[in-house]
Amino acid sequence: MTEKKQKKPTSFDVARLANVHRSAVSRALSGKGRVSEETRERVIKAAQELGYRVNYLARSLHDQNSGLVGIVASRLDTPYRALQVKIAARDLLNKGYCPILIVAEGDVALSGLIDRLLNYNVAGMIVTSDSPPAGIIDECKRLAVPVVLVNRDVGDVQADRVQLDIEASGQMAFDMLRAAGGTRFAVLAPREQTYTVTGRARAFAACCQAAELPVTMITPHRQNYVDGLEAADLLAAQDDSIDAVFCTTDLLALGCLDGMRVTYGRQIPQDLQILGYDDIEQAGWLGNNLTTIKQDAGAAAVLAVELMQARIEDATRPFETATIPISPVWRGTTRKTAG
Amino acid sequence: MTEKKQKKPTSFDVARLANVHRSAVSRALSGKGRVSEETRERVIKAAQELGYRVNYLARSLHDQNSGLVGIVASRLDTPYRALQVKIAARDLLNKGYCPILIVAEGDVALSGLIDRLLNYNVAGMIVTSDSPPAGIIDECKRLAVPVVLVNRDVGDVQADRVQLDIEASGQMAFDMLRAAGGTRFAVLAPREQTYTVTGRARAFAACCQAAELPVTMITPHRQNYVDGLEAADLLAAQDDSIDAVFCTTDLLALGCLDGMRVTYGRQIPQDLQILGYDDIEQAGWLGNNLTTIKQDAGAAAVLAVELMQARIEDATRPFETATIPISPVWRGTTRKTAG
DNA sequence: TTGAAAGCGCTAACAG
DNA sequence: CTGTTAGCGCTTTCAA
Repeated sequence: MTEKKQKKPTSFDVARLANVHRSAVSRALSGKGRVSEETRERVIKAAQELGYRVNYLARSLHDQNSGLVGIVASRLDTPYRALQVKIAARDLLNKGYCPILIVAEGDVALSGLIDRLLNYNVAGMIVTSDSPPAGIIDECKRLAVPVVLVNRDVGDVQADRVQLDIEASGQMAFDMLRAAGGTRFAVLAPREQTYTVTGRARAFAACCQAAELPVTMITPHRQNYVDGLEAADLLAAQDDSIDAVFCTTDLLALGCLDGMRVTYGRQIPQDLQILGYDDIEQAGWLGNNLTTIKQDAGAAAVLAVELMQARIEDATRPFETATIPISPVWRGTTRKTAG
Repeated sequence: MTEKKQKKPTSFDVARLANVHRSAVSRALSGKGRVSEETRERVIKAAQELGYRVNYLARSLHDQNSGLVGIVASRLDTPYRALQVKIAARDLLNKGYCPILIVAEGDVALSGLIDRLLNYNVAGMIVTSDSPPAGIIDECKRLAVPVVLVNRDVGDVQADRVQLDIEASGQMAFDMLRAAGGTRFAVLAPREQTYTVTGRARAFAACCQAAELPVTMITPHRQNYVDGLEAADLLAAQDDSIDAVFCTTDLLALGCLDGMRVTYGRQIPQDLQILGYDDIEQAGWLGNNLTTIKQDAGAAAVLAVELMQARIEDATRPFETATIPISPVWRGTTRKTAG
């Protein structure tokens, strides 16, 4: 208890105190080999006394498995992503892994960070960052590190994926707005390309065209709230026959809603119907009451973890793509408000 | 390139290929010892050829420093916390550490998870979880693992801290509401105790009492949006002479705002002035336009990392408490709207 | 059941 | 400048 160098106790210290060999300590504590009840007890007692804890790092050196897993995520300060990461991390933790969080914002040298993950010998990684560098994914494959891509399109890389059905998403949006009585459509397609967001905008437009209904593409810069505000400006500048707009993320939708309502004094849904996508918590807030399409963040995270684990256990299994469930959530920004 | 066992190359493999000794590889790659230009080149070339990367885990075994740092956070799906964790993680990454994310939700055996962190030999940890188990902090101290507590009150444990000034917060809230013309106050004090939230509610009430102005305590269950809604119900049930309410978090404020406005048809700020705390992104959204007190999440995160690093470098330095900057943000839920 | 010994991958102190 | 050597803390054969 002296305040000095307090070196952490090692299995050797425990062994000495319990009067056995280090290997006995290992066996007793891991429960892997046969040990007599008596030594087991002595070891456990000694370990407790010393406050000994196994050094996983040393252990991993031996059995080639660190138990560390990387979560590579961008836009962590965004409600949807935060929830997704939280659930993935929790799930990983429950399964005995230890998640390392890599935040990938903007152009910060992502590949350097992923490199670092590789240096830590991660057992796998879950990538839910925008535009992960494709080269890195190859590198992971080369090193036999399982990677699961969440809603990301990385060239034609072979990997396990958890994805939205883009076509179904566009179709569902179209069906919802149509069912709510929309006739002249607009869709928000951010200029900054993102696989799923841009994709569903395109799919939605395709549905409109197939039905020979007019659709206008509005292109805000990115996919956040402020971009929704920008979209409102663009929308207001259009001829106002547009009566229904599919905002490809809830953040866009909420910005657009506020912009149209507060800045331009439009009545929603009377003058214009708005549909979002994601069903983030804020969509359900009373003041917003946004009709949207729920993308199940929890399910996506859990699926990702499952896929990763499956590949860790069997590196040769065929690549799999799991689909994230989606469902309509009717609220107050459309004229139709119930199933 | 064959699809077989692909064991990861070790420094030994590189050494063999470059025709030098393993230690030369280490020296060349770490840039720590003197190496001739020629060998350095050969080593680097060989390393690249093999796709070799240093195994940090093995290295850490030698120099007793894993470079791993724990971030223990609860309520990660909350805007303020998500932002804080994002910035802390990014900062850690920039400084060469690798953050392990522990999500501490509810009663999930937190101490087991922190134990795991210790097993991974983390260089330090940043705790921004609600009610971290005090025992664990002691354990960290015993093992000489630096811990910095962010806005947490853990008994009288000695540790580095990053904290809000609770008294100043209550005072600022009071001053703002008073300056905006409030005369009969209410304050939201969640029943689920949280050091800072409960604390500033108390401090605010004290200011009212000191000024001999009436103040009503409203006690919603927790501190989220839905609890704000609950608070609105409680508030509406009061006699309606209350003209200004300090909601101790923005989430509470936003819920209360929506509840009063949507459910009870009150005009804000005419009928009631509302003040939040935190300045989360949503507070600034046009439809909310919440007057609040900004708690600088970025600054808090950066301070935490700094404190942790300082202690890693010098374990004997005196414990320090850094204060998170706060500032008024006037928006539309108070009658006064500018500085 | 238990002890001995080898080895995981890397680094640093020490010779040469 | 470079090779040798001795660990870091743990696990796992292999004998005894």
